[in-house]
Amino acid sequence: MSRIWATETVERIDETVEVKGWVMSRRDHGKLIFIDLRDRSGLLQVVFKDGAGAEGLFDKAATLRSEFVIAIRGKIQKRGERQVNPDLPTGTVEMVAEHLEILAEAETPVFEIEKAAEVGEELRMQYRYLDLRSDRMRNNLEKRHQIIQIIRNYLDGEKFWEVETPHLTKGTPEGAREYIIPARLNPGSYYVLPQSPQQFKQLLMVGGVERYFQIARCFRDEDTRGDRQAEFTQMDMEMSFVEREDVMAVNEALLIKIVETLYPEKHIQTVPFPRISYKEAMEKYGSDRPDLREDKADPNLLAFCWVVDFPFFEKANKDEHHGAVGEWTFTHNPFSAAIPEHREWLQNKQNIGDILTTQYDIVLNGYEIGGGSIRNHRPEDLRKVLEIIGHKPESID
RNA sequence: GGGCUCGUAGUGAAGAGGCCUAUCACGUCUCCCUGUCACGGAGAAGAUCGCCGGUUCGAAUCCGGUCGGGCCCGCCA
Repeated sequence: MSRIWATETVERIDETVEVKGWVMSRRDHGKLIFIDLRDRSGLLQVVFKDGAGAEGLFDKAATLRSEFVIAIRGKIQKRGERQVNPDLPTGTVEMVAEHLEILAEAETPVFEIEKAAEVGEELRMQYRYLDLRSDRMRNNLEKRHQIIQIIRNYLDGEKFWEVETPHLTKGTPEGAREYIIPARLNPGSYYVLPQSPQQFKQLLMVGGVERYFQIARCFRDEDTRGDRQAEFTQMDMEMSFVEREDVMAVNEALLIKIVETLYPEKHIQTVPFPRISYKEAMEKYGSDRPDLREDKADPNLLAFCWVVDFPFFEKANKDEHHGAVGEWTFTHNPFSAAIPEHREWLQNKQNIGDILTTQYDIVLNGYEIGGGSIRNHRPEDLRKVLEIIGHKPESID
């Protein structure tokens, strides 16, 4: 007989089946013991009755403790009308135990699984295997998996190819600080972990792949912040022969599909997503990641918006970040294209502060969740950008 | 690199000079209980208040140091 999931028992009434999992709670009524068994699918109530089942079964059940790993065989029966628990997916059924095997005993958990959310993060990390047993973490992992499946299916349908790019690579001079790894074969030299697959995906475009995506791990050796981590995963993509609007359309459709498929209880405030210029966002909301929700108390409201028309350049200030050496520096990155209407300004190096970039961000409820741009494929424009940020023309090549 | 905070039973919190022999909830242990589902009832154990030093008649409480955690600024193409 093969083992079934806890939640599959609702379709197996009057059958004798086997379930395996963890003891979530034991309710001992003297001559009646209830065990809540938890597996990846959910919970199942198991009943042990004194005098019923195999020899010694009831006494064995009395020894069960939280987080023991067990296998139980028994008959699935419908609960009596007054015993139904409407809060449980399996609340209409229960298993009457006939056989119990303890696969592994467990020490008393350092924290209660159901209360993991209240426990300090450090302790949860130290006992990660306990934390992972919580509903919250299981749901997070499941949702993450499902989102990735939707991305893969959707982009496959849009003719994208999924390509894995290297992690052991060479440093790039721009951007976030990179992690370095000593190279055993070349003492004194180092590999660098990519802060994003940027270089590689552009190679793929030049190489004719045309549409690429990757569930990409990125590494940034910067100080952490509440919403920022040293390593994280992003959905990374690149398309050839398209305009900014084409890329935005693919991503907007993908985001809507994810919400509609996995979060049917959520409501997207405005479709198509509103587009707001950087200037308007700063003037009306005082932020380049505006929270457009009409009711911020509604937990099911999703207000997506695109922020576009960022200025390409800004006056370089005292902290000289981005490696700027002159009067001007770039706001996002130097490899984006200016919007078509401003190419001439770029070529003439006029109205520098007014030149807009094709860079765009996607914002959800006040959080920046992604962004991109049209890359600049014109060498003469790239030269001008580098000149504007202070590189001497003869040093550029 | 800078700033601000918090360390008290297994967990989460309360206590802010003497009321502390340190309180509460959950968890743990023992006994009772045939319908619970965060079961219930009765009882019990469990903390040198992060560590070191100082002030004081007296320190969980005030001061200094130290270690550990968290948050923020810088930084994050």
